[in-house]
Amino acid sequence: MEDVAEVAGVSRGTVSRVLNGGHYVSPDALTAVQRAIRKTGYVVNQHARSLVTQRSNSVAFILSDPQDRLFEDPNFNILLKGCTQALAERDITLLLTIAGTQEDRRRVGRWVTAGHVDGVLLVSEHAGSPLTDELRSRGLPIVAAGRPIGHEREISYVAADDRDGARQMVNYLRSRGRRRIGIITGPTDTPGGVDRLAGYRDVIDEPDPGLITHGDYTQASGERAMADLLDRAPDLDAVFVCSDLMALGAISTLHRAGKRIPQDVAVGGFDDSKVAVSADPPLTTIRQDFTRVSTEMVRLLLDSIGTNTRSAVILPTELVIRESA
Amino acid sequence: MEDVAEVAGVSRGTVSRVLNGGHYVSPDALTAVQRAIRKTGYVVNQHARSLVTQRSNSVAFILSDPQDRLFEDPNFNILLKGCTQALAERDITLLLTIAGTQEDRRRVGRWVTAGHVDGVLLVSEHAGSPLTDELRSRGLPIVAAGRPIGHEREISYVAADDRDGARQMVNYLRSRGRRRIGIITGPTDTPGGVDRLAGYRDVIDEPDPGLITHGDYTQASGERAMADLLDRAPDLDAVFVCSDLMALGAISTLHRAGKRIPQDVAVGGFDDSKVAVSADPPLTTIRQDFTRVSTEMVRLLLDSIGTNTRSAVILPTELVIRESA
DNA sequence: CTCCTGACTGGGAGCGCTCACAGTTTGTTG
DNA sequence: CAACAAACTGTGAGCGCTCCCAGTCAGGAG
Repeated sequence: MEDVAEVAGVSRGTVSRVLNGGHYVSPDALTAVQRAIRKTGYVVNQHARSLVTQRSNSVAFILSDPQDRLFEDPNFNILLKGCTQALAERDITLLLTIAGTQEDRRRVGRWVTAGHVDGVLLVSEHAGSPLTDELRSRGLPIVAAGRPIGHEREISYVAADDRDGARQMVNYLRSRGRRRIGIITGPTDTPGGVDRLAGYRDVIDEPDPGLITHGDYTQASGERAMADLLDRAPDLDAVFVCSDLMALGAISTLHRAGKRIPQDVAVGGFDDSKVAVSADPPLTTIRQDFTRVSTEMVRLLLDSIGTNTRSAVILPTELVIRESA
Repeated sequence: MEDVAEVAGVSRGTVSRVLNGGHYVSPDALTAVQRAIRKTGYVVNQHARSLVTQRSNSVAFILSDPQDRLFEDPNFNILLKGCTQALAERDITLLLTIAGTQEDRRRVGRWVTAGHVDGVLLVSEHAGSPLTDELRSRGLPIVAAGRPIGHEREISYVAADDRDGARQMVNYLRSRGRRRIGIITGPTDTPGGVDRLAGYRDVIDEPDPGLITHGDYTQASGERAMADLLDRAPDLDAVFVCSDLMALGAISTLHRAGKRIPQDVAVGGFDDSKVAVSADPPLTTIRQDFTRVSTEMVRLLLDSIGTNTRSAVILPTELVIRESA
């Protein structure tokens, strides 16, 4: 930096000012410094800068899932990619962290609060993750993906409108004349599990308990849950499966049971992921835009880093009609 | 740190020594400092440390793919997850970076060489990525995933034995009596595209050009390539598809063409990814262990950060027999 | 007893920045 | 024309560490 200053014929202070927005710098000095920077190939030392500003210009992307299952989830991939890109645009570094085990979480908790990052993007499958409290207690800005059950008033989050999406799907199935509509939910400790079921209940009052069953978002669990449902309610004429991946499983169970889709049983999914299109038949589903979720998360986080505010963003979901229902 | 020193009744220097291995520290001082650290909740400021040591204790994971296609690739996910975990074990931070566009690459090149990271894990689909030269010229330790075509002697890499895997598959197909064996390769500017074809040629001398076609690792390209192959060589009795995802596409084309698998056409894949098991019929394929690749990459990188050595690791591949062949 | 060596300790210097402050110049106002 | 504000510039201090060097102290060799 001293070199740049010398080449440009100014002082360190002026170079620093140029680097930080160029306020209170004369046009002459500005161009001289810019030229000197190019000539010397100078690039700031982020560590030195962080040392004095107490800001690291980086955020952590923390994946806190006991099973590490999320890494196989296409939604997660879109989220990660979206965040990476949104942050890169603002010259902020993304530190990727996995905190699967209890010990991981402790380590990450310490690490994060050591000032290594300015904020946290938290992606965790289950509610009440111990990390949430840990991070919150340090006053570090956090934005969660999905509604953080039990912490809605405490930490910011961005979520798709699960409940409304479910309502849309069930309403649609009803509008097509289906009367015995089953549901395969996600885990009941995830917002997707809870809220989509709530949406189902919003439309169908006093639903037959035999029409409700649970999966864990995996294809295999969809197969099992569908078999279970078929067992308990052989007369069902539609099923709302709360993830596309599970819907794939449900479809194969239905095929095996000799049911035609959608003639005998209509199938609705959730996510509108890649697989929905290539399913057989192509899946009618609810779209949630994870790219949008990621950009909103980044926006929220950067906002709250400056201002320390808290807010929630609920993004709309949309019915996508294909052939399965 | 000064606080810790005071609480422990020693000097900054001694605290620093404890923090960095505890050499030349008396047992009394050691325990006193450790207690003081716990009591004060002290944690080192990585920026200050990096400022003086010129080491950041972090490495960049650079995804350099024009199409961003890799983010949808299950192999890539395993790689990323493996690297994250392997690095976390050694308390090294992983910075995730996407360098899709030319401008991205320029930005990343500058950023990386500014001393933000101690090394680079490079994952790029195509050979001759301009980033490779850029990074290499700065003398930064790099380890690539897959053989970096044209740079084999210059940068370290970890790769599965593509060529041998292909040989195993084609040999197996031959051993089952198949004589008209087609191949759907990956892009010809990727090591997987080149080397697996080479393996095929190793086994089949003077192959019928009509039996060779290319895809781009996507499912859709597998469908197209299979149709193309069926067109040019209606009598083929086996096909080696150079990725499981493409194999899925090939299978659906074969189904549509009324071919039975494996009776009419045997299908072999490559990767042994998740989808191989759930394919219909389950896919005979070549396993490459990406978790192993990632741990080897991390090992190689950390070695070369200290020593500045270069090396290559080729990991064995293995035939996994299921029902499609 | 002197000398040396090795274990250990404290403190100054400095890593490369930003920030606050004092100082200079220019333009504007009463 | 004095007084003042606004635009701009340079410099010292200090962010929290590590490294180096000078020093102390014990124990063993000569």
